[in-house]
Amino acid sequence: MGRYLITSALPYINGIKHLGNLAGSMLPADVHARFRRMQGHEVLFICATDEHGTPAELGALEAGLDVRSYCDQQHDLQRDVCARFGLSFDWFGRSSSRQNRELTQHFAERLEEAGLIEERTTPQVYSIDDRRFLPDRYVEGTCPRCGYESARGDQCDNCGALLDPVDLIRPRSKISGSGRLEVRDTTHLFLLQDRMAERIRAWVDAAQEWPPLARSIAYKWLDEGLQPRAITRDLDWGVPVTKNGRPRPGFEDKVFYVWFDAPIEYIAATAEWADATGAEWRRWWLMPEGGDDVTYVQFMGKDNVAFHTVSFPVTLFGSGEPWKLVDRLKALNWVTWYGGKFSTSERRGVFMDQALDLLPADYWRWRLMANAPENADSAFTWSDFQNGVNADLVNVLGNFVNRVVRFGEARFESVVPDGGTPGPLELSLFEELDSHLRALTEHHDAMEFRRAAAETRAIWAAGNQYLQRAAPWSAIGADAPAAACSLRTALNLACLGARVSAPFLPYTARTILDAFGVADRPLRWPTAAAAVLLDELPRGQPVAPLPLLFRRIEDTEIADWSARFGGEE
RNA sequence: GGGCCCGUAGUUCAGCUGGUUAGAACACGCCGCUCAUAACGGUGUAGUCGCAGGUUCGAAUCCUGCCGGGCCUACCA
Repeated sequence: MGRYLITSALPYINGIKHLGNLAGSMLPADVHARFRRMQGHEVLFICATDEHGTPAELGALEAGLDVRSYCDQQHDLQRDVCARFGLSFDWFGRSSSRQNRELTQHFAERLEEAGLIEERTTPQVYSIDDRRFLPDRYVEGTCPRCGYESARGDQCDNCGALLDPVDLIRPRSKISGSGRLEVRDTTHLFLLQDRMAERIRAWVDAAQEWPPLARSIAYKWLDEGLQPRAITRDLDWGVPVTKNGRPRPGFEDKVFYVWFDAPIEYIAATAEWADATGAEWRRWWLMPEGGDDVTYVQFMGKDNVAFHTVSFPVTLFGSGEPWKLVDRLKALNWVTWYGGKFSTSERRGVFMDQALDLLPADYWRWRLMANAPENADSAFTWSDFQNGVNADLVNVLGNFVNRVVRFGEARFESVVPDGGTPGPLELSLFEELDSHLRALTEHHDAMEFRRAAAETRAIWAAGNQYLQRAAPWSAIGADAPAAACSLRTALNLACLGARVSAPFLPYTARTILDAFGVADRPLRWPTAAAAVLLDELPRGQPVAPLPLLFRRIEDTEIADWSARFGGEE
């Protein structure tokens, strides 16, 4: 058995994430982690909140809290909603942890020893009334090209022009609206990424199995030439800048840039986990200490690819230490919301907590993964969601399990019946399932979620198909043993359908398997031949009554939700 | 501006390195079943594969141009 280190891109601390964030990284990572655990691999699934940066400071300000308390509160909210969504992190850490502070400082100092750090002084917009430096996009003004009045300092949303904050006409702070801005010189640490370009390129060249999206983004950056990149900021909230373990002179009021410390949190969160559980984290992250037999899989949205394929590897390689780098990388596109993006800041779309108020996690998990944005952005619409849930979960899986159980109650006293032997119908079912199982395992292995979902569904559908052909309700009068064999096979098939659905539908799978008295925890991924799998339940074993697994989503609900959340006018 | 991706049945999508009548799911029609949440099964209708050229014995598949949509472009994370 192998060892899998799985990370999901870190959700930013501000606010509970929307379904787009969930579908783009945390959820596919969870499905994969569950699959690998079921296969019996040793899995460490890591996520964390990304807590530093300007938005966190501003969020705290708005909430009337100090930044630490604000992050404490937001972290707890996110951890709770992730847990309720069934995201099975082995550890959900915080980039503001002591461990991350220490590792971030460690990396920076190592990079400096390697000659990859340089102090540079650059002009930066300073807001006198906000008493802070402003990131480019926190400066607003009139676009010099098209005259749009709310252009941001980095780009005009109206005409698309790439801007510098000083280009803006009548610039003002996006935070306070104040126009009292000035340009001040400020000194920052720059990471000389350009010196690592060849190393990174060779590494990307070798990463043949990355998805095209990831490779093309990485190559684009490399082809344009890696630039030295500022890795510190003029902020209060973040990892303090040190030199030889002491506050770095001239940097007392500065911290590391959030994008420098955030990926390091993957490692630090592992250290948090280790400290909390008494485990050892180096065997996951340092090549000589066990990392060389770890398969490291990263999940992220497409916006994050450059940081994972270029920036973070520069940090790791540049340290000169034998850190583990990503082996397999899954980059997803966006789930879109009625022609636009989900937006946390504008509260556009459905958020994880709201989703759970409407329906249990498995409904969302299924639809988001069956329609995962793998090759392109995929649209979330209420009617799609309704249709997908009703057709797949209610009609196919829920109905199949229900009719099998109910028939067993009516005719076999809710016991796995003995008697009868498989005939031609069963043999052809075995053959079909062997092929489905092979394909399904391959799709999970390749992290192709839509295909895996479609194959999972095909297994459920095979159940309804089989039942219809076997028609034990007709056979039972004339040939009781044949009916017994049919029901036994169908009961086992319901179990199998539940088992293979577990990565997508962890709650439902457990509910079904508990009712059938299946005891293995954690669940095993089926590897045996279908002929064996469909006769696993001990004959005579009782089957507990099962309530309906899924309820139909009604048109009236869709109308109501559309009105409440927008979209589908 | 530069780069990348996408445009295939009403809808969401498969179609790898070009090769018999272009596939699936959903929706829709018809038939069947009654164990089941009017769910299930069978079957059928449905596509000039964005447009225009080109290469080829042969292109949805390769090349060029155009149209339409999306994404990335380094100080939001």
